Formats: sequence, structure tokens, C-alpha cells
Amino acid sequence: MTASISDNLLAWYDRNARDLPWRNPPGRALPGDPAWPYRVWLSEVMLQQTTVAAVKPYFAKFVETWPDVAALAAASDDDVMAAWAGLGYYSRARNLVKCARAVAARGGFPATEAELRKLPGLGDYTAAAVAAIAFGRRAVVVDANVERVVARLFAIDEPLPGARRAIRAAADSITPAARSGDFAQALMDLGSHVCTSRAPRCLICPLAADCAGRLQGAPDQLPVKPPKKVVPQRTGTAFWITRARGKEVWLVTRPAQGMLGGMRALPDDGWSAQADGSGKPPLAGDWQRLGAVRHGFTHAHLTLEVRRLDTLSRPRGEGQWWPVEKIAEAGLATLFAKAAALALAKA
DNA sequence: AACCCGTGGTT
DNA sequence: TAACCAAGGGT
Repeated sequence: MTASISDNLLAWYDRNARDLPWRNPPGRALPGDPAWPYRVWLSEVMLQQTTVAAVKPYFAKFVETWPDVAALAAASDDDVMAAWAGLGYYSRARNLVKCARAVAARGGFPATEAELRKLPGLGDYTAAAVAAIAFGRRAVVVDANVERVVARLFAIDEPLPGARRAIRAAADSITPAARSGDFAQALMDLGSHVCTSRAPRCLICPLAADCAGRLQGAPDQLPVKPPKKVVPQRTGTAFWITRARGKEVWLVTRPAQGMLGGMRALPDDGWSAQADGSGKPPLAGDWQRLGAVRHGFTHAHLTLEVRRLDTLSRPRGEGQWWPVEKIAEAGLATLFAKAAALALAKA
């Protein structure tokens, strides 16, 4: 009798699992430790559409600053947003605080996938992942890695996103009742290092003998993806407004909705992914052109002009004067950090 | 359901 | 180098 797919994969995982800070080697929180679900949840939210390498320093900073969910629940929105600055997809940070407060209020994380799914920032993937990894529940955990591995394993050639139903059913069919969390992480490790998007390493794959995609000859062609859309080019202007001979700079907080929502930022001319900015500054004066920075978003590429003015006037609208020497602590998203760096380089 | 939302590494 | 891609969620 041949070993099952899950047995093969778990045996491979026992030998090849990555050592990651949110997993459970000696000296770290263990399953059963009250801090364990918190660390699993935090890492899973950070890892949404974000690479392991990018997450590591943020995860370390967060668990150092806020060791448990009660500590995070007590943090200010501004502090959490600033700590998240640079990681991207800032709605995650807004939902992170909401979720922490809801969890703290109810005395801990719920242990079932269905209850976890109701928390802000937890969709189908994250609810399943936390239920499986933190609470040992059987759950069908489907992220982009699992989608790719399963589409190949079962030779599912229907294009995404339509293929998701079949992929999920196939993933369900191979998910074991025991070690469900390890199984999920094993599929993800396999997808990130062996069954990679462009050049799958079938020769070292523990599932190669069972892989219908490989037997058909072109596993790298699966899953079939929809055609990509053209990314528009946009232009905008950011304003570096200082007083006291450049010692303080005017910062605003962006609206909670929309791009870079809730983040501290330089004032700008209203550019968006849908339209160019007006170019109009928030106050009249002898503006100096400093050049431009370029930044790529998922759905638009932006060229952001940077202009400078030292003034005695208070700009229109809400905002605050921020010490320039502490600009690194303002929590600027990468786009505005680039603009600030340009302004300071030309000072 | 289709679209919006960041960033940095890889090829 | 430009395109591709990543442990997706909200609306």
C-alpha cells in the first residue's frame, strides 16, 4: 500500500520545515501558551500578500512592542499605523487594531474557523489558517501557494478565478484530520520553495509521483491565470512645507478610506490611482521644485513631483508641525518616505 | 463579481 | 528593465 499524499507531505515537512519566528521551536511560545494564537494571527495578517522576508522585522518589532493581544488592544491607532508603515496594505493595520480590541474584549481568540471568520481582517484564508495552526482544528487552508500546488497535483486547467471552487474541493480531499496546521504550512513551504510559480523543481518534490500536472508534462502552465490589465501611469505633487528654517514640516493624516488610508503623509494635490493630481499647492508662495520620485503600486504607477516652501503661514486644513529630525518616526508610507528623503537630500 | 489596496524581491 | 509575484480582505 502506498503512502497518502498527506503522509508524504508531512514526512517531507518534518525534514524540511523552515525555521520561522512565528513557528514553535524551543524557547518560543508553544501551542497551549496563551500567546500562541496571538503570534499565529499576527503573522498570518502580516503575511497576506507579503513575503516572509518583508514580514520578519515587522513581526519582531510588533511582538517586542506588544507581546500579547491585550497590549495591542491598548495601543493607540497612530502608534500601530506608524509601526506598520512600509509594510503596505494599510487596511490590514486598521483592521488589526479593531480585531485586537474585539478579541481582548471577549477574553481571547475564538477557537473555531467560523467564529474567527467574523473578526475584522480575517477572510477565508486567515480564519482557516489560524484555526488549523493555532488551535489544531481541521480546516481547508487555501492561499496562492496551495492554489498552485493543488491545481498542478490534480491538473485543474480551468482558468482562475473560476477554478477556485474545484481547487478548494481538491484541497479538502487531501487535508488530513490530524496535523491540519502542519499540513497547511507544509503545502505553503512546498509551494514557495519546490512547486514554484515559474520553474517547479519536480525532481525534489515529495508529491511528484502523485502529480497529474507533471504527468501531463507542463505543470508550470498551471494554474491558468486571467490576462493582466494595463497599469496606468499617474502624476501628482507632494508638498514639503517647513517653518522655523526647515526644522519642522507640515504633516497631514490621510482619510481612513482609500490609498494609504489612515497614514501620516505629506500634503498633496489629490492624485489617485484613478486620476492625476491638480498640481495646486495648499497655500500660495514661492514654491521650489525639488524633482520627482517614482513609485509603483499594484494598479497604478505614480510619478510624484516634490515641491518645497518655507513659510510663516499655517497651511489649510488639519495637520501638524512635525520635527524634521524625527521624520523617521512619523510613520510615512514608502511613497512619502521617498519624497521626504528627496526633500532632505536637497536641503 | 470585479475592483481597490503597497511593497520589495526575482527574473 | 519591466513584468511578475507574494501566507488576501473588504466592498
